[in-house]
Amino acid sequence: MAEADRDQLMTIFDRLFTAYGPRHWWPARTPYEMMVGAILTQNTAWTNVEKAIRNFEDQLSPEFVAAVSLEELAGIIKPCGYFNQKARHLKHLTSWFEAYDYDVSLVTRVDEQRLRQELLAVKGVGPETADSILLYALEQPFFVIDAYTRRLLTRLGWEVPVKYDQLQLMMEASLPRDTHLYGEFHALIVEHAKRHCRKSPACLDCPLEDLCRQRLA
DNA sequence: GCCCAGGGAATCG
DNA sequence: CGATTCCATGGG
Repeated sequence: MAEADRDQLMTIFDRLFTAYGPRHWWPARTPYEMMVGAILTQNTAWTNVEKAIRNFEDQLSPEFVAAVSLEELAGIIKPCGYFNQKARHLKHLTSWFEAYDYDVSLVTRVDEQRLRQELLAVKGVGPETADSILLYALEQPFFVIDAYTRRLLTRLGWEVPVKYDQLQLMMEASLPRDTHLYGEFHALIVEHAKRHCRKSPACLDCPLEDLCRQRLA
């Protein structure tokens, strides 16, 4: 059955890639900016994150975030919502990064499973954010699970585990362990969700229409 | 005015 | 453990 899962997943990947093309994720100039974006985008529209990042005005660096006051930081990221919490979370994440001298090449020397545990220990970093950082900033093969992934698999008629780690395990067991594939796949799922099936049941030109067993979720 | 967006922590049973 | 509740802005 794992083989059938793999075939269907690769079919979906091919359909989405053909429909939407390479996504060039994550949209960020540096790995640190990517990490910041991962915190800021939590339960928040990306357009608001762009406004928040723009407010840094070329000052977005770990040194700046470490030095700036909590109040000022909250003011800068205001457009992305939850700014008081997220300001604290950015400080915590930056403290973690500081232990590696703000150097990604030093971070990636550490065992990847240990890195995941370290990230999960940072306040404001849950499984999805940790895996996003691992995948897109640190280029480690962790498949990112989100609400869109769950909805897509549910529509395909899959039995989707409730627990994050269990679903991630299922996906990683069904796919070749490939950082680029994971990154492209997750980005395609998000792109697909933005374009289709957000509202029921009108799914015009949906590249997965014939595969859906459930109309909506 | 209502709904939701690329979640996660704190609290409570 | 699972289930609530809170966090907050901007666009449709």
